[in-house]
Amino acid sequence: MDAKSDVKTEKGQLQKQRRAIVTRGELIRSARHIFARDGFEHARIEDIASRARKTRGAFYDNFKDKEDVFLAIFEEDVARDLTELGPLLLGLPTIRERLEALVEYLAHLSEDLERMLLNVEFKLYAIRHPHKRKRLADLLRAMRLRTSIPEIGRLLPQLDGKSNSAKLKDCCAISGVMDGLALNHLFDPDGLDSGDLVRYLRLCLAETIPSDALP
Amino acid sequence: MDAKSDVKTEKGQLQKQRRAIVTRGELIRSARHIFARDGFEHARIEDIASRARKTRGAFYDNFKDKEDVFLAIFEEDVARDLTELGPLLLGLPTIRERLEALVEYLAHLSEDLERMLLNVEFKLYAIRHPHKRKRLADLLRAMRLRTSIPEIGRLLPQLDGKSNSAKLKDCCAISGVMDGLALNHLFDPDGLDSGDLVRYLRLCLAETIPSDALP
Amino acid sequence: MDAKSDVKTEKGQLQKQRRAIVTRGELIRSARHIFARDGFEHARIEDIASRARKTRGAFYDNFKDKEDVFLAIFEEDVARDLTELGPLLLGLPTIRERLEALVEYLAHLSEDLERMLLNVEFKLYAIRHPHKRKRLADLLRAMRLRTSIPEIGRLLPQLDGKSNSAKLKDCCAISGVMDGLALNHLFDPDGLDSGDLVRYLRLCLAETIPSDALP
Amino acid sequence: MDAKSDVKTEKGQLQKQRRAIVTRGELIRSARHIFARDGFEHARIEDIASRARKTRGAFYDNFKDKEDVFLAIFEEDVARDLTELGPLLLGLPTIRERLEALVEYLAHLSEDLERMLLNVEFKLYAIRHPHKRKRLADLLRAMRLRTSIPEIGRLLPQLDGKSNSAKLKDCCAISGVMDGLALNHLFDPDGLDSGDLVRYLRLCLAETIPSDALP
DNA sequence: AATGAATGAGAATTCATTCAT
DNA sequence: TATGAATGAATTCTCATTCAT
Repeated sequence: MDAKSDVKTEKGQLQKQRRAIVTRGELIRSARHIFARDGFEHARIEDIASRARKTRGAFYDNFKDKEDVFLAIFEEDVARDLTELGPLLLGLPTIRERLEALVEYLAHLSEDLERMLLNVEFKLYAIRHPHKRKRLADLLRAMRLRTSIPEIGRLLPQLDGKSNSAKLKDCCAISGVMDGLALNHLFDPDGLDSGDLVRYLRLCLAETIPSDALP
Repeated sequence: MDAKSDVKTEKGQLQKQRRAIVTRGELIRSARHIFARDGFEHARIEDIASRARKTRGAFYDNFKDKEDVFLAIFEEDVARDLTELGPLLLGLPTIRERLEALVEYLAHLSEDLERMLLNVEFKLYAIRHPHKRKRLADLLRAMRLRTSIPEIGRLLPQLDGKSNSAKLKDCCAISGVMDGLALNHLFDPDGLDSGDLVRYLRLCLAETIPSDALP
Repeated sequence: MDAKSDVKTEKGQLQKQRRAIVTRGELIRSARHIFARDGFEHARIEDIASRARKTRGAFYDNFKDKEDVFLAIFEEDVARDLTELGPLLLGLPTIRERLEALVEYLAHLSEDLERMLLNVEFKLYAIRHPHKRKRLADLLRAMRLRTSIPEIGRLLPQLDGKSNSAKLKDCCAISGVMDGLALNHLFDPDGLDSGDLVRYLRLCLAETIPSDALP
Repeated sequence: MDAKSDVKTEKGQLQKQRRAIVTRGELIRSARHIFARDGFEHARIEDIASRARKTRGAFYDNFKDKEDVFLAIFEEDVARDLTELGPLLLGLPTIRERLEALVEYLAHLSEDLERMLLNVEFKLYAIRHPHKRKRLADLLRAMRLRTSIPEIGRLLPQLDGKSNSAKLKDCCAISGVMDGLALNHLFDPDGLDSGDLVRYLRLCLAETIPSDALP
């Protein structure tokens, strides 16, 4: 093997790696859609693969099984929120702006109905798989403690009276409200339209993080 | 065939009918548990039947298919709320008491976690079966209009300013909050304990049906 | 339910049980053939089922999986030898006749090539599944200790000098010779024909149970 | 292209070829182990390749398919015996020594349990692939006729009374005894230990090639 | 020569549902 | 009414094999 062929080989390897990552990404993207549409149990690997213009075999090259993609999506979502939320809040000067940005972020999130359905699906899955439940709940909690909570704590000193545990409760409650409102909006869009969803969410947020706590 | 044997036969028929009703009830009871535990897709007819100490055959004598029991449970739940809530509210003299009773009823309901899981499961099911979605959403809405809403309307005249549509929105929102809080309590019982669940629910109810609306 | 219907029901149950047993028997019978023809790994449930004029579903009603039938066949075989060999030997008056009958039985057995292939298949399976190996080896050994060995011991007192362990060794060796001769006969029927098989077997038996040990 | 680069290229080609031969050898070595451990059907190309620290691709550069390596191993084994046995026997002066050396060789062979398992596996494979069976059986027979048999014939003139066909039968029978004893030793090592294996083999050899045939 | 992504055929297994009794 | 044997469709998952690099 001379240097040239080494380079050639290395290039080839790089391209392969890149392609592998792309494929994995496409499969995850596709899986998000299928899981949201059909639910975890009813989702077919075949559908996930073919929506990504791949075969079932390619799926199994990238994931151990259905659960594996499912949890990969969950972890990806948690990580994305983590990396988006921090800079977003820190980039703003006043506390009021920061709070408003958080509310905005959550309102925006709650309008991504695919994501909301996945959340419900994840939590049901965790509830029905007690072994994994704790690991998943801890994952989410760790993310909350690392980002939103400290931010809120630092940004809203007047909330510092609340213990970490109380802040976690708030997070859980807000998550709950978001999940539930989205679910019921999808169930009866005429009864609770997309605007209502955000309005009620703000209402509940205002209750949990009282606006009169602001200076 | 003499009269005697006729009587005997009639008695037998009655007993059979009674037994049939009992069996059906036991199967529904069992199905509630299995659906809540495993979800609609994952639930097995075999499990439902055997939990009721019956066989698959008995199941199919009572229900057309899996969806049939599932919807029967939903309808039963809706009907139960309908028959319980009316008398409960009307039986109380003052408006404050009535409102408090409603809140109490909802708080109590939200602690029946099996029921809450079933609610989530129903709504997901409806969302994923667009044909049936409308029928199911309408069923629930009809129930709301026939019971809680009029009651609230009559009982809480100061809310009459709200249009029927606004009241429906409130109902949907409250449902959502209940569903979501219960789901998240089950997902992370340490993060949001059962007491928190009721507390946050009251908080949201207070927001939606503002206490200062009370005399 | 009157007595008549009880009787009717009971009859029905009996018939069902009978049919179930028949089906199971047919499936085992079919499985013997397919396993001998294709080997454990290559054998397809589909082939086993359809040869018994049943569907794959019926197969899974009767057996947990492929391994389950496989071991059922093994146990059936061991049990059959156990029930056949005892009476056969005890029914004969002289020692020489008894020994000859044993040799005859083994010679006859070794001509059932399907059975011989299954034996090889079982032992390979056991060797490759260390967890089950001991259980299977013990099963066979227990059978040997309970039947042939005591018979031989009682019938051929002049062999009593041999310890139980030595007699087991003899059994294992004879099994080995039978397995190996049958395998090589099937591999090269021109090199070692079916008559040779029995002749060599007798030769080895004579060596292991020396004829001069006879009175 | 000057002479120098030609030389370089030639050197490269040679190295490549050498490497190719090495790789092939490593793959065969690995395949022996995997086939003996898992059997032909259950053996995975992936396992064979990775045990040789190669990838599946390298495997397919060296062999057409799974059957190809399998038969390559068989042929290699046959050839090895062929090249080892001749000189071994011819190198010894007396007939008794030669016979003893043959017995020794077989006894030693029968202790290579991996090889013994492969033998069983080959023969099963041949039995189950009738088209190839004859070719494989003939291969083995040709080897026997070319080496052991003539040698034995020449070396053991007192056996010359036996026809070639009878000698072949003896070979098949001895093969069978070896295969079967090894199989049963592996199946129940406590029942038939490794020493017993050799002892019984010698016993059977003595029977087939009677010691009283020796001068 | 070697790599490993991708394919696709093939098999196991599960379960809702039917039906004869 | 109730039973449970039997069916068969639907899916998951595994792997030998190909192929572009």
